Amino acid sequence: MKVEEALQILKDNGFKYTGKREEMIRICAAEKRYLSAKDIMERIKELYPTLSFDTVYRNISTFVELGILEETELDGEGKFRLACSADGHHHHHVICMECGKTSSLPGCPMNIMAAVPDDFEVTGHKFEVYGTCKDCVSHTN
Amino acid sequence: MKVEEALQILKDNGFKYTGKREEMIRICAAEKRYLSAKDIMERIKELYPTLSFDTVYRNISTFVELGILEETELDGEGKFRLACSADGHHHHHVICMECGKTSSLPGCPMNIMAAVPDDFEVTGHKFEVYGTCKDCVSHTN
DNA sequence: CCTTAAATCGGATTTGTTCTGATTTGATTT
DNA sequence: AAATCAAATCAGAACAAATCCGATTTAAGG
Repeated sequence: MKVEEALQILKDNGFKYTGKREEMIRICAAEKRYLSAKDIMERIKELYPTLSFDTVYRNISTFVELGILEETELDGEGKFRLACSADGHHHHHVICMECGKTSSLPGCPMNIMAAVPDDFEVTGHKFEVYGTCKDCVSHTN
Repeated sequence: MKVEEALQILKDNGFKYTGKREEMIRICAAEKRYLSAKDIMERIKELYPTLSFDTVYRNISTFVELGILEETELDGEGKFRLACSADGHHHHHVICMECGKTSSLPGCPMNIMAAVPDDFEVTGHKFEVYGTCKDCVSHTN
């Protein structure tokens, strides 16, 4: 997803344009990486030093609801990245536990796994591979 | 895993036997279901009405470290169940988002997925299917 | 028993997140 | 361009899950 697309989605859904929202989206678009609310706060401080964390959290929820951001939960913290599954085909990620960097995995195990027990109505699934990316292995940062 | 096994693991690793620990394990062994720390607290209140949540949390961590409990995170909360992957072969679960009930899935997608990008050192993975179990669908409780 | 390290208690603290009420701002209407 | 109004933001309070802390109790081995 691109920044312009995301802004269009906001507009189409009757949300107002604000520089803060655009900047939040830009920050997420800048890296193929899961960011925490805190990460976003840090990065946005340069442009909007007084932005309150309420605004960050509220906008994040809006973005997630609109499918602009994808969410996961690592180490008891919500982490977010610009939606990419929306673009093309549904897929999953390898995620670096150090820095949040992601890389796409081809395909989805739901297609190939044997059927789910029929006493469950499936509403979703999560497949994530965890690891350490090359950068984080070498630098041990 | 059985209660006796779990107690043996504790002993083998130099942890003391306490009735509270045994009861916590019994509670988890009683259901094929993920429980939150709060759930465990509630259930243990019958036998040990004054148990402090510090003890519950600390023991849970110990159990997870020793492989007695398996952990996942749902709705921003840690959830725990008696380890079962340890018993036989590695596998995954369907989890009811209402009540935490689980059912085993055959196999693991890691076996059949194409290779992970080689700029990641894989340290783990998570594959969970979410849904609503028959009971929770019908009762809408 | 005695001793000692481990376990527990109870409450304070921390952390991530959400809520609240007052204020500001973007978009629309006059 | 000014007025209007709902939406967005602010600042801090409130919240929930989890952890930390010093004091007390207890299990296990000598």
